[in-house]
Amino acid sequence: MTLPISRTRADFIAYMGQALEAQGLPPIAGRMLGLLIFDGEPRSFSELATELGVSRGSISANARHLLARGAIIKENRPGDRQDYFCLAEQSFDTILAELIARMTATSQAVRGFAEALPAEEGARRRLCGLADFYAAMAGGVTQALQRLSTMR
Amino acid sequence: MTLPISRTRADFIAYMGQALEAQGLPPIAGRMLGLLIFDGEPRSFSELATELGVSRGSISANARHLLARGAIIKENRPGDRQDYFCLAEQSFDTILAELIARMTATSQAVRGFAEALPAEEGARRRLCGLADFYAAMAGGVTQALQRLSTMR
DNA sequence: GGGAATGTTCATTTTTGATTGAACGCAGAT
DNA sequence: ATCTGCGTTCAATCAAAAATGAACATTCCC
Repeated sequence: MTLPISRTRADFIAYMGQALEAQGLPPIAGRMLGLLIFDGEPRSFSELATELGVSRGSISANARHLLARGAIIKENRPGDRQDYFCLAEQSFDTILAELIARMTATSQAVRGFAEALPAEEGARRRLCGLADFYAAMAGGVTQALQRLSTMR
Repeated sequence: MTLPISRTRADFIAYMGQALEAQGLPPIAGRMLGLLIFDGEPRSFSELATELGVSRGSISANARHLLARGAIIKENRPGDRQDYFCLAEQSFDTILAELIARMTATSQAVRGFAEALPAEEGARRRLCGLADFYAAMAGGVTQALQRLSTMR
């Protein structure tokens, strides 16, 4: 037996809020994304506020955040003063690209520390290992990204 | 010209504190890990407290956290009542394995939501896409993990 | 002009999480 | 027995982040 769609929708939105919070997004940003993913079509600023039951100030701040990240896009319609938001098509790719950038940066920073040490220091070897670790992760995620883009 | 090792060490520890904080660890846990990575050999409970300049309560809590994650191990020496901690050998692998587990769990959760929807719902297709996204990431990291283990 | 709708800003409040430090229990040493 | 060193616990404190809501600017409509 199937649950009513609206129930699944609400559960999904709540779940996304928590899942993305664990990845560093503010909770409301996660729920906004969840809503936009589920609905698939643009939602207006005030629809978001009323549906999520949060203040307009929060929508404003979180939308700015998500826009800056390239996760969503703002749409404006002639003759309608409202802002509409929808998922950026390459929303996921953007997120992955940022992840890769962060890991690469960490790898390089650690390698920088390692290279400030004399070759005979054991610490140097360990830090290089850590740098390799981050580099490998960046590589793995890069492959995931490629696999995803060929997938469609 | 080379900086004194102790300077690089301090900088590295501070950097790790911030880098791992961005990945969800408490700041002190990150610094503990940084210190143990740099030094490579076991450090005692009180050494950690005094060197990092934090309370014993913090060391206790964060060590418990890191132990639970499998990132460090506790060592006890006969005739010495102190606890010693050092990096778990497969510390990095463990972290990756957890990351994979989390992403796989998310993928499955999202697919669960998708499958609660009728086939004709557009949302179903979108949620499946999201599930694929997480699955692909898990796959990518899995490859990274394999690459790392063959590397040594 | 007045009024309604819209998004932003910012000071304030709320919430969340980390950290501290005192109290405690336990185990050896004296 | 008492004392000392060690790690844990937990209530209180502190700090950082997020959310709110009122004030504001702008635009459109009458």
